[in-house]
Amino acid sequence: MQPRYIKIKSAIIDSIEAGKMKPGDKVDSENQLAEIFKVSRMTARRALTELVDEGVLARSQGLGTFVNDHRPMSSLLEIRSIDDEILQRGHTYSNQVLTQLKVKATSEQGAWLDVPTGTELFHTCIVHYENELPVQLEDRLVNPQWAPDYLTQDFSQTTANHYLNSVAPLTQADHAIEAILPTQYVAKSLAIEPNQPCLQVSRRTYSAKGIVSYALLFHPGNRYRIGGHLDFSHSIRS
Amino acid sequence: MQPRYIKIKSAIIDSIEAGKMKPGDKVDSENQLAEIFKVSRMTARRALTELVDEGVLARSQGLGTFVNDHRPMSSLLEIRSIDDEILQRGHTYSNQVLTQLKVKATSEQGAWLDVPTGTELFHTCIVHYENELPVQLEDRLVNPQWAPDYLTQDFSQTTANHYLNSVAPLTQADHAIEAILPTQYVAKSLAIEPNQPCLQVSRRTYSAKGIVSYALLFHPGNRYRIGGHLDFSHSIRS
DNA sequence: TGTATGCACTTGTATATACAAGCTGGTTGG
DNA sequence: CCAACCAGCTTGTATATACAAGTGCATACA
Repeated sequence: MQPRYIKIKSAIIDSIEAGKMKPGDKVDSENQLAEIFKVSRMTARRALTELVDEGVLARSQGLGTFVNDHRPMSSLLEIRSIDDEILQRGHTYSNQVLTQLKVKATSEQGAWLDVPTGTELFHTCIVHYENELPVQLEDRLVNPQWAPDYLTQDFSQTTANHYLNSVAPLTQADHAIEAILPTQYVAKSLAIEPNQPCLQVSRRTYSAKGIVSYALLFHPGNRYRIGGHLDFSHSIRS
Repeated sequence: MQPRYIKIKSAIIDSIEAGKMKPGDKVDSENQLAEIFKVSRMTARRALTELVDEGVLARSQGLGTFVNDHRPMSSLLEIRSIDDEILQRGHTYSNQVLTQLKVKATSEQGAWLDVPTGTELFHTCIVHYENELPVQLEDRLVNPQWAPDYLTQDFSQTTANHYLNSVAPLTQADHAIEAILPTQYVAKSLAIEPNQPCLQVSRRTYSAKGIVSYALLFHPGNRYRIGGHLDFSHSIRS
């Protein structure tokens, strides 16, 4: 037997999907639902509360409960850590560290990490391979303040991503995805032709205290794509 | 004065962030919390329930409530409807319909929309302009079954995206993002050089009943990028 | 006319209580 | 020794009740 609050949720969702109620329409109040379904107000309330949590309804004190607008048609696209992704596909993962040293921030680099020009930064360039084929060049700048031991890590064992997340758990991130033509260095590192388009992901990660790292991730257009699957359905009938 | 269940939530989050409790650790039971904070079990329960909803804790009947693992370090990246995006930037949006007609599905197209080869489909090609500059070529196939009036729409008024979402609300979507070199047709439509890399987003959208549409969105690499900002912090102190 | 008060309705918070159902560990009986 | 059972913990569902607080409307008053 289904719990009663689930039945009420289903009934509300049904009447929305059947078109009986449109976005903006007022839903029966907690007391009305309680009477209609012969349950206590708290049980009716639970049904409404969960639908609000799921984004189906919206409430405001004193006014009532209303059918929500279609939630913004924004799709979410997942970007995962490269090694997890490759391993999950059942392929072999390996990498090669090209560069692992200290640098002094140029004005541009300083702006990215929000530090003064000339600040000492850590810089790594690592190529990631899927089945011996290069699929990502990771060009990363790290603020030593949040990850002082970054340079002494063995990145053949743990990825920069995982290490940084362990010492300074990320709280926010900025992303940008672009299509570019590779520089000579990028083309050589990824073993592609100079006129082969690349997918460039630039990612800036924040921990609680500040900007941890700025990474440029280059992917050969013919060997890599970013994918994702999304599910917006709100008919969760557990 | 803060509600009491908020105080309990804060206390739990604090002790997690202070390192007193690690992922996997057991949290005080509802009855224990009730006694500690001098509230009823239902109030303590509400604190736990909301933290479970937020992904901070996990519960199982008979066992107890536990601190959740750090949620998978997957980043989410937003893709919005092109016209909304342009308007929100304060720029002018316009478009031009290149193609709007019926076609018979090739075997490839049939596979994309999960219909037999030869099925009648709707096909549109629309160029979207930001400040008179082309930023997206939208090449879209639509299953007439879910949107029979698609061809008679005036897409200078409403975008395909918005129209489809109104007649067949989307419940799921697949995405793939790639960097490609444009075909001659794409380069001409977007007014770019043939060697200028393009960002290609292919998106397949589902409604409750089936696959509604398959779209290829081409963006000139030098005029468009996909961006997003994410926030993982779970210290939600409403 | 315009303002103020208060009532009726809504959601929000909080309590006390009851029983159902899942899990664990110990005790009991074969 | 092992299996069955049960007691005692946990979370899950459900009710009845109370008061607080936000909103809108109608009524009463100046």
